[in-house]
Amino acid sequence: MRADAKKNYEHILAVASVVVTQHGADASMRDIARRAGVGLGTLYRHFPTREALLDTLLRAGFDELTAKACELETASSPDDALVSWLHDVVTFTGNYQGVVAAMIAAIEDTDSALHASCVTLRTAGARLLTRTQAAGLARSDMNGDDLFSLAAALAWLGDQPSSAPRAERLFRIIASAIITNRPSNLSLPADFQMNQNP
Amino acid sequence: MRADAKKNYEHILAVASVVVTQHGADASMRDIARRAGVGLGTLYRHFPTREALLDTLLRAGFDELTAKACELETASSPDDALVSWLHDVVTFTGNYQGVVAAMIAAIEDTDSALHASCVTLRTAGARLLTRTQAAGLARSDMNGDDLFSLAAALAWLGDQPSSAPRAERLFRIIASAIITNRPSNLSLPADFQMNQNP
DNA sequence: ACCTGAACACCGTTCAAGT
DNA sequence: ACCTGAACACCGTTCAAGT
Repeated sequence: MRADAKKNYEHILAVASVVVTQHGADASMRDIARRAGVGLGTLYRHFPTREALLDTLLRAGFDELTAKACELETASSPDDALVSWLHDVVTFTGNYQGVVAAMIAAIEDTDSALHASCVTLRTAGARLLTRTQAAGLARSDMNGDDLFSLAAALAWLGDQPSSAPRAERLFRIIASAIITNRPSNLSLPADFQMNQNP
Repeated sequence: MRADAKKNYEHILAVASVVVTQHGADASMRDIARRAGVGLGTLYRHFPTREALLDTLLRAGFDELTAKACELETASSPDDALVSWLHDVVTFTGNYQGVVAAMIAAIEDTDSALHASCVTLRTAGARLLTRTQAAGLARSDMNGDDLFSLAAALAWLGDQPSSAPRAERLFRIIASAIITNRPSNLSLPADFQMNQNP
Protein backbone atom coordinates (compact mmCIF):
# COMPACT_ATOMS: atom_id res chain seq x y z
CA MET A 1 0.00 0.00 0.00
CA ARG A 2 1.30 3.40 -0.97
CA ALA A 3 2.20 5.74 1.86
CA ASP A 4 -0.59 8.24 1.13
CA ALA A 5 -3.11 5.44 0.82
CA LYS A 6 -2.09 4.00 4.16
CA LYS A 7 -2.40 7.39 5.78
CA ASN A 8 -5.91 7.76 4.35
CA TYR A 9 -6.85 4.27 5.49
CA GLU A 10 -5.86 4.93 9.05
CA HIS A 11 -7.38 8.36 9.18
CA ILE A 12 -10.68 7.05 7.86
CA LEU A 13 -10.70 4.38 10.54
CA ALA A 14 -10.05 6.92 13.29
CA VAL A 15 -12.81 9.20 12.05
CA ALA A 16 -15.21 6.30 11.48
CA SER A 17 -14.69 5.13 15.04
CA VAL A 18 -15.81 8.52 16.34
CA VAL A 19 -18.74 8.87 13.95
CA VAL A 20 -20.00 5.32 14.50
CA THR A 21 -19.72 5.77 18.25
CA GLN A 22 -21.76 8.96 18.02
CA HIS A 23 -24.31 8.04 15.38
CA GLY A 24 -24.35 4.26 15.38
CA ALA A 25 -23.62 1.61 12.78
CA ASP A 26 -25.98 3.26 10.28
CA ALA A 27 -23.99 6.49 10.25
CA SER A 28 -23.81 8.21 6.87
CA MET A 29 -20.90 6.95 4.76
CA ARG A 30 -20.84 10.37 3.13
CA ASP A 31 -20.51 11.98 6.51
CA ILE A 32 -17.58 9.76 7.43
CA ALA A 33 -15.78 10.61 4.18
CA ARG A 34 -16.54 14.30 4.63
CA ARG A 35 -15.25 14.41 8.19
CA ALA A 36 -12.17 12.46 7.19
CA GLY A 37 -11.52 15.07 4.51
CA VAL A 38 -11.47 12.36 1.89
CA GLY A 39 -13.35 11.75 -1.34
CA LEU A 40 -16.34 9.43 -1.14
CA GLY A 41 -14.66 7.09 -3.60
CA THR A 42 -11.61 6.80 -1.37
CA LEU A 43 -13.76 5.57 1.49
CA TYR A 44 -15.35 2.94 -0.75
CA ARG A 45 -11.96 1.93 -2.15
CA HIS A 46 -10.69 1.06 1.32
CA PHE A 47 -13.96 -0.30 2.63
CA PRO A 48 -16.13 -1.55 -0.21
CA THR A 49 -19.10 -2.11 2.11
CA ARG A 50 -20.29 -0.71 5.41
CA GLU A 51 -19.82 -4.19 6.88
CA ALA A 52 -16.14 -4.16 5.87
CA LEU A 53 -15.69 -0.89 7.72
CA LEU A 54 -17.49 -2.19 10.80
CA ASP A 55 -15.53 -5.42 10.78
CA THR A 56 -12.22 -3.56 10.75
CA LEU A 57 -13.51 -1.19 13.40
CA LEU A 58 -14.62 -4.02 15.69
CA ARG A 59 -11.86 -6.52 14.89
CA ALA A 60 -9.88 -5.88 18.08
CA GLY A 61 -12.98 -6.29 20.22
CA PHE A 62 -14.07 -9.43 18.41
CA ASP A 63 -10.65 -11.01 18.85
CA GLU A 64 -10.61 -10.10 22.51
CA LEU A 65 -14.01 -11.72 23.08
CA THR A 66 -12.95 -14.86 21.26
CA ALA A 67 -9.72 -15.04 23.28
CA LYS A 68 -11.64 -14.54 26.49
CA ALA A 69 -13.95 -17.43 25.61
CA CYS A 70 -10.94 -19.67 25.09
CA GLU A 71 -9.50 -18.73 28.47
CA LEU A 72 -12.83 -19.26 30.19
CA GLU A 73 -13.08 -22.77 28.80
CA THR A 74 -10.83 -23.90 31.62
CA ALA A 75 -12.47 -21.81 34.35
CA SER A 76 -13.55 -23.61 37.48
CA SER A 77 -17.29 -22.98 37.19
CA PRO A 78 -18.60 -23.36 33.65
CA ASP A 79 -21.84 -21.51 34.40
CA ASP A 80 -20.10 -18.44 35.77
CA ALA A 81 -17.77 -18.50 32.79
CA LEU A 82 -20.68 -18.62 30.35
CA VAL A 83 -22.59 -15.81 32.02
CA SER A 84 -19.47 -13.67 32.35
CA TRP A 85 -18.63 -14.08 28.68
CA LEU A 86 -22.22 -13.41 27.64
CA HIS A 87 -22.12 -10.22 29.64
CA ASP A 88 -18.91 -9.13 27.93
CA VAL A 89 -20.40 -9.78 24.50
CA VAL A 90 -23.53 -7.79 25.26
CA THR A 91 -21.54 -4.94 26.80
CA PHE A 92 -19.09 -4.71 23.90
CA THR A 93 -21.80 -4.88 21.26
CA GLY A 94 -23.74 -2.23 23.13
CA ASN A 95 -20.90 0.23 22.70
CA TYR A 96 -21.89 0.86 19.11
CA GLN A 97 -25.58 1.42 18.54
CA GLY A 98 -27.07 -0.71 15.81
CA VAL A 99 -24.04 -2.93 15.46
CA VAL A 100 -25.89 -5.96 16.75
CA ALA A 101 -28.47 -5.64 13.97
CA ALA A 102 -25.64 -5.77 11.42
CA MET A 103 -24.16 -8.78 13.20
CA ILE A 104 -27.33 -10.81 13.35
CA ALA A 105 -27.93 -10.04 9.68
CA ALA A 106 -24.36 -11.07 8.82
CA ILE A 107 -24.62 -14.45 10.51
CA GLU A 108 -26.76 -15.78 7.67
CA ASP A 109 -25.16 -13.75 4.87
CA THR A 110 -21.97 -15.55 3.88
CA ASP A 111 -21.09 -12.60 1.60
CA SER A 112 -21.07 -10.11 4.46
CA ALA A 113 -17.67 -8.90 5.61
CA LEU A 114 -18.93 -9.36 9.16
CA HIS A 115 -19.92 -12.98 8.62
CA ALA A 116 -16.67 -14.67 9.64
CA SER A 117 -16.28 -12.66 12.86
CA CYS A 118 -19.83 -13.39 13.92
CA VAL A 119 -19.57 -17.09 13.21
CA THR A 120 -16.32 -17.28 15.17
CA LEU A 121 -17.94 -15.49 18.08
CA ARG A 122 -20.98 -17.73 17.99
CA THR A 123 -18.81 -20.85 17.92
CA ALA A 124 -16.77 -19.62 20.88
CA GLY A 125 -19.97 -19.08 22.85
CA ALA A 126 -21.33 -22.46 21.80
CA ARG A 127 -18.31 -24.17 23.34
CA LEU A 128 -18.91 -22.43 26.67
CA LEU A 129 -22.56 -23.44 26.52
CA THR A 130 -21.82 -27.07 25.70
CA ARG A 131 -19.39 -27.28 28.59
CA THR A 132 -21.97 -25.80 30.96
CA GLN A 133 -24.61 -28.20 29.69
CA ALA A 134 -22.22 -31.13 30.17
CA ALA A 135 -21.90 -30.10 33.81
CA GLY A 136 -25.67 -30.06 34.07
CA LEU A 137 -25.64 -26.34 34.77
CA ALA A 138 -27.35 -25.06 31.62
CA ARG A 139 -30.67 -26.07 30.10
CA SER A 140 -30.15 -28.81 27.57
CA ASP A 141 -32.86 -27.77 25.13
CA MET A 142 -30.88 -24.98 23.51
CA ASN A 143 -27.76 -24.66 21.38
CA GLY A 144 -25.12 -22.11 20.40
CA ASP A 145 -27.37 -20.50 17.82
CA ASP A 146 -29.99 -19.86 20.48
CA LEU A 147 -27.33 -18.42 22.76
CA PHE A 148 -26.18 -16.05 20.03
CA SER A 149 -29.77 -14.99 19.38
CA LEU A 150 -30.36 -14.28 23.07
CA ALA A 151 -27.14 -12.27 23.27
CA ALA A 152 -28.24 -10.29 20.23
CA ALA A 153 -31.66 -9.68 21.71
CA LEU A 154 -30.09 -8.34 24.92
CA ALA A 155 -27.73 -6.09 23.00
CA TRP A 156 -30.63 -4.83 20.90
CA LEU A 157 -32.60 -3.99 24.04
CA GLY A 158 -29.55 -2.07 25.21
CA ASP A 159 -29.77 0.00 22.02
CA GLN A 160 -33.32 1.07 22.84
CA PRO A 161 -33.63 4.07 25.16
CA SER A 162 -36.74 2.57 26.76
CA SER A 163 -34.97 -0.65 27.76
CA ALA A 164 -31.37 0.45 28.25
CA PRO A 165 -31.87 1.59 31.87
CA ARG A 166 -33.07 -1.90 32.78
CA ALA A 167 -30.48 -3.73 30.71
CA GLU A 168 -28.80 -5.37 33.68
CA ARG A 169 -32.06 -6.74 35.05
CA LEU A 170 -33.07 -8.03 31.65
CA PHE A 171 -29.67 -9.66 31.37
CA ARG A 172 -30.15 -11.42 34.68
CA ILE A 173 -33.60 -12.63 33.69
CA ILE A 174 -32.35 -14.19 30.48
CA ALA A 175 -29.18 -15.51 32.09
CA SER A 176 -31.30 -17.26 34.70
CA ALA A 177 -33.25 -18.92 31.89
CA ILE A 178 -30.04 -20.38 30.47
CA ILE A 179 -28.45 -21.44 33.75
CA THR A 180 -30.32 -24.16 35.59
CA ASN A 181 -28.23 -24.41 38.78
CA ARG A 182 -29.54 -27.95 39.02
CA PRO A 183 -27.11 -30.74 38.15
CA SER A 184 -29.04 -33.29 36.09
CA ASN A 185 -27.72 -36.20 38.16
CA LEU A 186 -29.35 -34.81 41.29
CA SER A 187 -32.36 -36.72 42.49
CA LEU A 188 -35.46 -34.66 42.03
CA PRO A 189 -39.05 -35.15 43.19
CA ALA A 190 -41.04 -37.43 40.98
CA ASP A 191 -43.37 -34.65 39.95
CA PHE A 192 -40.48 -32.30 39.04
CA GLN A 193 -40.78 -30.58 35.71
CA MET A 194 -38.83 -27.90 33.93
CA ASN A 195 -40.22 -24.42 33.95
CA GLN A 196 -42.02 -24.75 30.69
CA ASN A 197 -45.39 -23.75 29.43
CA PRO A 198 -47.49 -25.16 26.60
CA MET B 1 -64.52 14.40 5.43
CA ARG B 2 -65.31 14.95 1.78
CA ALA B 3 -66.30 11.89 -0.20
CA ASP B 4 -63.18 11.92 -2.41
CA ALA B 5 -60.95 12.40 0.62
CA LYS B 6 -62.52 9.46 2.38
CA LYS B 7 -62.05 7.29 -0.67
CA ASN B 8 -58.37 8.28 -0.81
CA TYR B 9 -57.96 7.62 2.90
CA GLU B 10 -59.30 4.13 2.66
CA HIS B 11 -57.45 3.29 -0.51
CA ILE B 12 -54.18 4.47 1.00
CA LEU B 13 -54.76 2.24 4.02
CA ALA B 14 -55.49 -0.78 1.86
CA VAL B 15 -52.37 -0.24 -0.23
CA ALA B 16 -50.23 0.55 2.81
CA SER B 17 -51.32 -2.70 4.41
CA VAL B 18 -50.00 -4.64 1.42
CA VAL B 19 -46.78 -2.65 1.09
CA VAL B 20 -45.98 -2.76 4.82
CA THR B 21 -46.67 -6.49 4.89
CA GLN B 22 -44.29 -6.97 1.98
CA HIS B 23 -41.54 -4.50 2.80
CA GLY B 24 -41.91 -3.89 6.51
CA ALA B 25 -42.58 -0.85 8.65
CA ASP B 26 -39.77 1.10 6.95
CA ALA B 27 -41.41 0.81 3.53
CA SER B 28 -40.99 3.86 1.32
CA MET B 29 -43.75 6.43 1.88
CA ARG B 30 -43.22 7.52 -1.71
CA ASP B 31 -43.79 3.96 -2.84
CA ILE B 32 -47.04 3.74 -0.89
CA ALA B 33 -48.32 6.98 -2.41
CA ARG B 34 -47.21 5.86 -5.87
CA ARG B 35 -48.93 2.47 -5.62
CA ALA B 36 -52.06 4.11 -4.22
CA GLY B 37 -52.10 6.38 -7.27
CA VAL B 38 -52.12 9.39 -4.99
CA GLY B 39 -49.92 12.46 -4.62
CA LEU B 40 -47.25 12.32 -1.97
CA GLY B 41 -48.85 15.29 -0.24
CA THR B 42 -52.16 13.47 0.00
CA LEU B 43 -50.51 10.63 1.88
CA TYR B 44 -48.95 13.07 4.34
CA ARG B 45 -52.23 14.97 4.70
CA HIS B 46 -54.02 11.84 5.90
CA PHE B 47 -51.09 10.42 7.85
CA PRO B 48 -48.73 13.20 8.93
CA THR B 49 -46.15 10.70 10.17
CA ARG B 50 -45.21 7.11 9.43
CA GLU B 51 -46.23 6.27 13.00
CA ALA B 52 -49.72 7.64 12.39
CA LEU B 53 -50.06 5.35 9.39
CA LEU B 54 -48.77 2.35 11.33
CA ASP B 55 -51.06 3.08 14.26
CA THR B 56 -54.12 3.16 12.03
CA LEU B 57 -52.93 0.05 10.25
CA LEU B 58 -52.42 -1.86 13.48
CA ARG B 59 -55.29 -0.40 15.49
CA ALA B 60 -57.57 -3.41 15.10
CA GLY B 61 -54.81 -5.77 16.20
CA PHE B 62 -53.85 -3.61 19.16
CA ASP B 63 -57.44 -3.41 20.34
CA GLU B 64 -57.82 -7.16 19.99
CA LEU B 65 -54.72 -7.80 22.08
CA THR B 66 -55.89 -5.40 24.78
CA ALA B 67 -59.32 -7.01 24.84
CA LYS B 68 -57.77 -10.45 25.07
CA ALA B 69 -55.69 -9.35 28.05
CA CYS B 70 -58.84 -8.16 29.82
CA GLU B 71 -60.57 -11.48 29.21
CA LEU B 72 -57.55 -13.43 30.39
CA GLU B 73 -57.52 -11.53 33.67
CA THR B 74 -60.20 -13.87 34.91
CA ALA B 75 -58.69 -17.05 33.48
CA SER B 76 -58.20 -19.95 35.87
CA SER B 77 -54.39 -20.13 35.65
CA PRO B 78 -52.69 -16.74 35.66
CA ASP B 79 -49.41 -18.11 34.35
CA ASP B 80 -50.98 -19.78 31.34
CA ALA B 81 -52.93 -16.59 30.67
CA LEU B 82 -49.77 -14.49 30.77
CA VAL B 83 -47.80 -16.79 28.50
CA SER B 84 -50.67 -17.14 26.07
CA TRP B 85 -51.09 -13.38 25.82
CA LEU B 86 -47.36 -12.85 25.44
CA HIS B 87 -47.37 -15.32 22.60
CA ASP B 88 -50.21 -13.49 20.89
CA VAL B 89 -48.39 -10.17 21.18
CA VAL B 90 -45.18 -11.57 19.72
CA THR B 91 -47.04 -13.34 16.92
CA PHE B 92 -49.07 -10.28 15.97
CA THR B 93 -46.09 -7.94 16.05
CA GLY B 94 -44.13 -10.40 13.98
CA ASN B 95 -46.63 -10.09 11.14
CA TYR B 96 -45.13 -6.77 10.11
CA GLN B 97 -41.36 -6.68 9.91
CA GLY B 98 -39.80 -3.81 11.80
CA VAL B 99 -42.98 -2.79 13.56
CA VAL B 100 -41.61 -3.76 16.95
CA ALA B 101 -38.70 -1.35 16.55
CA ALA B 102 -41.19 1.46 15.94
CA MET B 103 -43.20 0.35 18.96
CA ILE B 104 -40.29 0.21 21.38
CA ALA B 105 -39.17 3.63 20.14
CA ALA B 106 -42.69 5.00 20.60
CA ILE B 107 -43.00 3.87 24.20
CA GLU B 108 -40.67 6.65 25.33
CA ASP B 109 -41.72 9.22 22.73
CA THR B 110 -44.92 10.83 23.96
CA ASP B 111 -45.21 12.66 20.63
CA SER B 112 -45.32 9.46 18.60
CA ALA B 113 -48.68 8.50 17.17
CA LEU B 114 -47.92 4.95 18.30
CA HIS B 115 -47.25 5.97 21.89
CA ALA B 116 -50.76 5.58 23.31
CA SER B 117 -51.33 2.16 21.76
CA CYS B 118 -48.04 0.84 23.07
CA VAL B 119 -48.60 2.17 26.58
CA THR B 120 -52.07 0.61 26.64
CA LEU B 121 -50.63 -2.70 25.52
CA ARG B 122 -47.86 -2.56 28.08
CA THR B 123 -50.31 -1.76 30.87
CA ALA B 124 -52.56 -4.65 29.84
CA GLY B 125 -49.59 -6.99 30.01
CA ALA B 126 -48.48 -5.56 33.34
CA ARG B 127 -51.83 -6.48 34.87
CA LEU B 128 -51.47 -10.09 33.72
CA LEU B 129 -47.95 -10.16 35.14
CA THR B 130 -48.96 -8.68 38.50
CA ARG B 131 -51.72 -11.21 38.83
CA THR B 132 -49.32 -14.05 38.06
CA GLN B 133 -46.82 -12.68 40.55
CA ALA B 134 -49.53 -12.42 43.22
CA ALA B 135 -50.18 -16.12 42.72
CA GLY B 136 -46.48 -16.79 43.18
CA LEU B 137 -46.21 -18.08 39.64
CA ALA B 138 -44.00 -15.37 38.10
CA ARG B 139 -40.65 -14.06 39.26
CA SER B 140 -41.15 -11.09 41.50
CA ASP B 141 -38.04 -9.14 40.44
CA MET B 142 -39.52 -7.83 37.22
CA ASN B 143 -42.31 -5.47 36.21
CA GLY B 144 -44.54 -4.65 33.25
CA ASP B 145 -41.81 -2.60 31.55
CA ASP B 146 -39.49 -5.59 31.65
CA LEU B 147 -42.24 -7.79 30.26
CA PHE B 148 -42.79 -5.39 27.37
CA SER B 149 -39.06 -5.28 26.67
CA LEU B 150 -38.86 -9.07 26.61
CA ALA B 151 -41.85 -9.27 24.27
CA ALA B 152 -40.19 -6.71 22.01
CA ALA B 153 -36.93 -8.64 22.04
CA LEU B 154 -38.73 -11.83 21.02
CA ALA B 155 -40.59 -10.05 18.24
CA TRP B 156 -37.33 -8.51 17.04
CA LEU B 157 -35.69 -11.93 16.92
CA GLY B 158 -38.65 -13.06 14.85
CA ASP B 159 -37.81 -10.30 12.36
CA GLN B 160 -34.28 -11.65 11.88
CA PRO B 161 -33.95 -14.45 9.32
CA SER B 162 -31.23 -16.12 11.41
CA SER B 163 -33.46 -16.39 14.48
CA ALA B 164 -36.95 -16.65 13.05
CA PRO B 165 -36.77 -20.44 12.53
CA ARG B 166 -36.07 -20.88 16.24
CA ALA B 167 -38.57 -18.28 17.40
CA GLU B 168 -40.75 -20.77 19.26
CA ARG B 169 -37.85 -22.24 21.21
CA LEU B 170 -36.57 -18.79 22.09
CA PHE B 171 -40.06 -17.90 23.23
CA ARG B 172 -40.19 -20.91 25.51
CA ILE B 173 -36.77 -20.09 26.99
CA ILE B 174 -37.79 -16.56 27.88
CA ALA B 175 -41.26 -17.60 29.02
CA SER B 176 -39.67 -20.08 31.39
CA ALA B 177 -37.57 -17.27 32.84
CA ILE B 178 -40.71 -15.30 33.65
CA ILE B 179 -42.79 -18.15 35.01
CA THR B 180 -41.63 -19.76 38.24
CA ASN B 181 -43.46 -22.91 39.18
CA ARG B 182 -42.65 -22.44 42.82
CA PRO B 183 -42.86 -19.35 44.99
CA SER B 184 -39.35 -18.05 45.58
CA ASN B 185 -40.35 -16.08 48.67
CA LEU B 186 -40.21 -18.21 51.78
CA SER B 187 -41.98 -15.76 54.09
CA LEU B 188 -45.51 -16.00 52.79
CA PRO B 189 -48.76 -14.80 54.38
CA ALA B 190 -50.31 -17.33 56.73
CA ASP B 191 -53.35 -17.73 54.52
CA PHE B 192 -51.26 -18.23 51.42
CA GLN B 193 -52.39 -21.19 49.39
CA MET B 194 -50.75 -22.77 46.42
CA ASN B 195 -53.42 -22.93 43.76
CA GLN B 196 -51.70 -25.21 41.32
CA ASN B 197 -52.15 -28.86 40.39
CA PRO B 198 -55.80 -29.00 41.51
C1' DA C 1 -61.34 21.36 1.00
C1' DC C 2 -58.55 18.75 -0.97
C1' DC C 3 -54.97 17.24 -4.20
C1' DT C 4 -50.59 17.56 -6.80
C1' DG C 5 -45.83 17.24 -7.62
C1' DA C 6 -41.81 20.11 -7.81
C1' DA C 7 -38.34 21.54 -4.53
C1' DC C 8 -35.05 20.79 -0.88
C1' DA C 9 -31.82 18.35 1.61
C1' DC C 10 -30.41 14.24 2.30
C1' DC C 11 -28.90 9.00 1.24
C1' DG C 12 -25.64 4.68 -0.98
C1' DT C 13 -23.03 3.47 -4.74
C1' DT C 14 -20.47 3.84 -9.11
C1' DC C 15 -17.13 5.43 -12.28
C1' DA C 16 -14.91 8.66 -15.70
C1' DA C 17 -11.49 11.94 -15.18
C1' DG C 18 -7.67 13.62 -12.94
C1' DT C 19 -2.81 13.35 -10.28
C1' DA D 1 -1.83 3.64 -7.86
C1' DC D 2 -4.62 6.25 -5.91
C1' DC D 3 -7.90 10.04 -5.32
C1' DT D 4 -11.88 13.02 -6.53
C1' DG D 5 -16.48 14.38 -6.93
C1' DA D 6 -20.14 14.54 -10.28
C1' DA D 7 -23.82 11.46 -11.64
C1' DC D 8 -27.60 8.34 -10.80
C1' DA D 9 -31.35 6.62 -8.44
C1' DC D 10 -33.29 6.71 -4.49
C1' DC D 11 -35.19 8.75 0.33
C1' DG D 12 -38.57 11.93 3.86
C1' DT D 13 -40.81 16.11 4.20
C1' DT D 14 -42.75 20.60 2.91
C1' DC D 15 -45.49 23.83 0.47
C1' DA D 16 -46.91 26.93 -3.45
C1' DA D 17 -50.00 26.27 -7.02
C1' DG D 18 -53.87 24.21 -8.83
C1' DT D 19 -59.03 22.15 -8.79
